[in-house]
Amino acid sequence: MSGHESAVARLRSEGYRMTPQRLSVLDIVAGRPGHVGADEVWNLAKEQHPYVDLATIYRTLQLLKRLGVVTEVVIGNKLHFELADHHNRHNHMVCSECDSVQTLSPAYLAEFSQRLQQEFGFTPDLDNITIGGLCSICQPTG
Amino acid sequence: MSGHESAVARLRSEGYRMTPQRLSVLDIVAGRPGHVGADEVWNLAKEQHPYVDLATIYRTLQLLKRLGVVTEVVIGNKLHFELADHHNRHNHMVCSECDSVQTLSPAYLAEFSQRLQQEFGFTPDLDNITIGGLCSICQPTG
DNA sequence: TTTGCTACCGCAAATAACCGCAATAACGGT
DNA sequence: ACCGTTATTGCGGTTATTTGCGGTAGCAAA
Repeated sequence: MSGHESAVARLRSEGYRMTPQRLSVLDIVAGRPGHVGADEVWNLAKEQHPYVDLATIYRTLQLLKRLGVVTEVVIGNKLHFELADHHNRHNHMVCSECDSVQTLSPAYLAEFSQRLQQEFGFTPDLDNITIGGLCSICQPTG
Repeated sequence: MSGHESAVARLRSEGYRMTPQRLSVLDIVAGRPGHVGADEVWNLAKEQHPYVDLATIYRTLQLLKRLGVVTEVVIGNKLHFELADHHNRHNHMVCSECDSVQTLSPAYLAEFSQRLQQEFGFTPDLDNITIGGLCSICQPTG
């Protein structure tokens, strides 16, 4: 609903332009509490701009991700996106069996991340890390 | 070149069958030091079995993954596979800028994994975890 | 206001991964 | 060696995502 100014400024400062399509995508992702699938963004965007192409949606989402405006969550074999809230960062644990999603405090990743940085000079993209595995319900019996 | 016996036995014991196509895929993945892309496996497999379908390659790789015979590495937006060496487990760090790959001892993930298990009952799929980020060379300047 | 540069868009086609189904072929039992 | 069961294959889609291209339009300088 608000706070798009910084995103617009971010685009401008890097030579990108704020277009109606991009604003629409930004509004849609920002206007949802959780994460949205690319197809869902497309359907909603078409209500405002009937001719937007799905490719534009994908390109915009990738751009916003690169700029740190949104983060990407891999669920099953689909990409979902949510507004990057730097005051409330979190990661996701996705169950490969039932596709359920739990959020995870980045504190769990902090130490791990620091070691990679120190020992390998490798900077993990913490904001976009999704942990796959089995949730407590889907644990193998036995 | 060798050591397929255990994989074959593994298949048999679970009611699967060993077919020429599957043996071919196994040979190809086993015969490489590093990881192979699905398309690469396909091209090599066609040399032995000109009519193998790509879908068969994918199904076989998924099967071998499920059986713990191979592990999957996500590089860029492609899947790669390598023989699972249980005496030399490792994870991967993939640079999102240059797609370079470094291996990582699972020891780095052990403590993290245990915490997720204990506190959330979530079992991360460690064998298939790939860490994205920026390698030491591709760090942003400044 | 015109002009030039180039980011951006829509469209179509490519790519990567996967699925359903009818035909085929493994493999255990005879 | 033959049979029957059924796992597996090849084929022809389908889905999710990305890319190439030709035209359009935003923006800055003249």
